[in-house]
Amino acid sequence: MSEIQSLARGLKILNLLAESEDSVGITEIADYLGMDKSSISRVMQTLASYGYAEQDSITRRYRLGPQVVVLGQTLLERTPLRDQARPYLQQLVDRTGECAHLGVLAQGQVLYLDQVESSATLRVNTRIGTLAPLHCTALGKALLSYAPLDPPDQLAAFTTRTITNHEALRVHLDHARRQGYAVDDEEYNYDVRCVAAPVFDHARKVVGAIGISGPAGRMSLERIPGTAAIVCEVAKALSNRFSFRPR
Amino acid sequence: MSEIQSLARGLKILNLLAESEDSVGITEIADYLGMDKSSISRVMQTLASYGYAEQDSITRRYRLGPQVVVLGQTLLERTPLRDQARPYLQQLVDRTGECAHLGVLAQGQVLYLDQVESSATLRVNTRIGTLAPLHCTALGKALLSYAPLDPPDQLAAFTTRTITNHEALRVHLDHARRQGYAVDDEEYNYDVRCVAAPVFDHARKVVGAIGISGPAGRMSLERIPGTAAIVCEVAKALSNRFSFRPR
DNA sequence: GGGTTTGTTGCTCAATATACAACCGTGTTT
DNA sequence: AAACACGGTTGTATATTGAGCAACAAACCC
Repeated sequence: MSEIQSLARGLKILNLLAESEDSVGITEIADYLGMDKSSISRVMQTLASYGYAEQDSITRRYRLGPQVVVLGQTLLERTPLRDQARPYLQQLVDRTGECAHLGVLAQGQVLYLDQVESSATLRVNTRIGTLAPLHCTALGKALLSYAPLDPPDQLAAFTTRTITNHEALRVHLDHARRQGYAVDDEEYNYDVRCVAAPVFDHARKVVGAIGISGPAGRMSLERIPGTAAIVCEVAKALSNRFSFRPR
Repeated sequence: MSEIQSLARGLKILNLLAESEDSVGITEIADYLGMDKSSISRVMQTLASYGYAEQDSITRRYRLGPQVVVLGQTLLERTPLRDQARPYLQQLVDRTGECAHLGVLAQGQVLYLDQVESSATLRVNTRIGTLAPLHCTALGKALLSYAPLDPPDQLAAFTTRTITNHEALRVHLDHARRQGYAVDDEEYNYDVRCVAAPVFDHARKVVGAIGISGPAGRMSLERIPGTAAIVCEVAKALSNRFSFRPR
């Protein structure tokens, strides 16, 4: 598969700008890509002229430009799953008291498309637009358990509980598939447990997953089966909106 | 100013994908850019491999990819003005009963960065991430009245009330600057009136504008001065958060 | 004020993106 | 049902174009 190099460079730079907390200088980018700064300078001028990057008027360094907001919001608003899922996320929050999330598969990761916050003082907050690994999040595992997709080669460890062994993950996913929901037991963040279930469309294809996240104290292991039942029920109701028919 | 053509092509295509309601075929894109479809095919593969575009598995047509959401949300969350403005927008809604918006200058247009909805049954709803012209929106005119920026060459007409004459616009903006707020009197959408005021930073530079929008019935011309006073007051309060000092 | 760092511009040459054409898979038409 | 039309993908040669070098400009820091 041939790719347009100069376009790829531009996109890589956009990703870099997104990953960098602060603005980025042209020399840093050149080092990062192993290119000359003059080349990068021209790339940045192009990105800037289309609004994808923006140059700070005093520091002359670059950051993301407003056009990425235009694109991002356009796609968000255009995703039917998001609108459809909203009331079901709300239902999850009402019935469990924990924050609810909607995630989809994107680039081999989970992309958080929506969140409904709970009213609890201590609560889990995951920004919309965040990417997270598949193998250690409840949403990710829910997606993985039904998606025709191989888990990534390297299973990075985030806590001591993260599953880093491929065989163990396979067994874990099989189990999740059989029970209809996936659990993240402090595998990504300490003190956070999550439960999620997949959402299917009319063709029995996974289109996303919804789930809840809460502090480990409230989300005790004994409470998991009960909340999991709620998550499964709501996920099924959402699937039905896509005329999903279980076999 | 030299620009990287192949990168520019890719960005143009992203813009096209955003503008098209539905997914777009490769041939359409090729026609649009006056290029061969084989070239576009490769461009799309590149965009897709970085998650900026996505190919529909059945129709094989393209739409925006998840990565644009990642970038967009990243920038939104990173914009301090947005966090700062939130409570002030809320205050506008509470005190006027109309929807409140935050806008910034982007690419010679107004970019809507945030919205707080009112509880009225009939209300104005402008999506976050929308771009609108400067010369016929209250936010746009508020920005224009203080920004060191020329209005666009062509002043497009959206209603019969849109100001399409440069000299008339200059006079109008002078007036807006003197009174401290700008009004859109059904100049962009029929039955919608808006009032907005600029927000300044410590260097007395315009960083954005906040305002309210409502149906022409409730937003009667007699009511405008009263609501404008509120908008100005709140905008000033927000400016103060940026240690703005009036001269 | 000189030295250092950072971003921009001119210019040349080789890499690379483009168009042509052939190919392949779908859906449509008669 | 077979042929056809349509849309997307791949191979390849050539000419465009973008990369690097080097000089330049501007800001920053001792």
